[in-house]
Amino acid sequence: MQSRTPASRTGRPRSAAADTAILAATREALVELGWSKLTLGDVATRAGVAKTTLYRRWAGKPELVCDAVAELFDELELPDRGSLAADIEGVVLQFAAILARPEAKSGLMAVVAESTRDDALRERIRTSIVERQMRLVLQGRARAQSRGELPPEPDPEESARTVDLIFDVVAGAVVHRTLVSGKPADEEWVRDFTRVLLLGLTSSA
Amino acid sequence: MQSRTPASRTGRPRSAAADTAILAATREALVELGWSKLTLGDVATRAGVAKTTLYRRWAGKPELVCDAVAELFDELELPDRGSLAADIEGVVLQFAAILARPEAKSGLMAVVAESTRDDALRERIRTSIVERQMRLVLQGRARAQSRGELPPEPDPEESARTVDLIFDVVAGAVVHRTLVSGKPADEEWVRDFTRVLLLGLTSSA
DNA sequence: GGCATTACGCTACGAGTCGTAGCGAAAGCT
DNA sequence: AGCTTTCGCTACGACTCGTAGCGTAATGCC
Repeated sequence: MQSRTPASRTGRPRSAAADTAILAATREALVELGWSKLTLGDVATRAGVAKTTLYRRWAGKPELVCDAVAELFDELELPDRGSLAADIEGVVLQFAAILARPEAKSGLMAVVAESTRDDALRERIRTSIVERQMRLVLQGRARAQSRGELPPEPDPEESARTVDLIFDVVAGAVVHRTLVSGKPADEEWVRDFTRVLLLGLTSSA
Repeated sequence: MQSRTPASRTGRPRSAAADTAILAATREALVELGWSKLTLGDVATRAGVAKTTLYRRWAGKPELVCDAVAELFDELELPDRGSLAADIEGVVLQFAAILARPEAKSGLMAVVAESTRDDALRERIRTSIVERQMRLVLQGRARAQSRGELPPEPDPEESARTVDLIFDVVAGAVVHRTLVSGKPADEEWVRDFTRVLLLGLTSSA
């Protein structure tokens, strides 16, 4: 996870199997115990490693859970469904399915909460979780522009602003629906959401 | 906070001053320490009460912080600015201003994270925080419909669905912008957001 | 093969927090 | 007065934290 790319090529290498076992054990503990009752000692036991090994690789609970949750978003992709609306509905449903899993629910929000007082953690979240989602927005937008469904954006600065805005609206709505309102972001909801996102409130039938 | 309305009218009454002092001390501790380092013992010391008094009134840290954060949203209101767009911009800016405060940042997300495994806490959040925000959406929607800016919704079930959707989009976007992306929801962003919400992505200039 | 270097498992430890119990005193009501 | 409930205080066992120290295992370099 933490790139030790060129440095330190001597000595016993770190067990890659331990990494995957620890991250899997972390998700398992998140499901069974939730964020607040999850302890690093328990995770170490589940993973079959010593507690000290855990502390050698991760600074603390937030960093560990961040990495464990980040892997959940690996499966996100943007299949070409032919139209911008269909593309949005597809990726939002994928995103909602991940957020519905208990390990994502209890882990993600807690890590974000911690990141409000920890800049390094915020950056870690950005690179390992947010950026992966942001790529889909960029991809979908480019595809829609090539289809002519969205107007091209000549100004790069305004373009970046728009992408940021869309991302916050889409991700924020799904997260809020799932975690705050506590209701499922099912197909019906996603259909309504996509219509509002594309056409706005004023054009609602 | 917890309505002891009809029961137990005998004996020494609970100090109302202690309640306000405890909640204020909780917010102060949230600012200085953040959620994870906040301890109930420290809050009790700041408030000038005994730790046992705290435990007699609140079940634990999540419930206490929930009540302390909820009071931050008391100041939310919906002044009539003449148009739906202006109303939205106004209330979103208020909401963003509250979320920008450190006690809201570190407290709100952590409590929501805890609520994913605690139904009673989720209900407490709903009644003390979410419902207060939801009222503004209902109010703004009714006002816009009476102005003719939004079409009337005859079906009550679909109407409720739409209100839920709007609420998740608005609140989710502001929260995500402020806490995940870590950028301010300033006037420029709110203007862009309102335009997308009302007109949709496809009509962007 | 031998050597330096790093990772690993294990144990133990001080520090800190948790939530509760028990007590005497204070502040209301009837 | 007497009754009832709350308050402040102290003390407590249980738990988690994060680290230190040690001997052992696994690699690269000579």
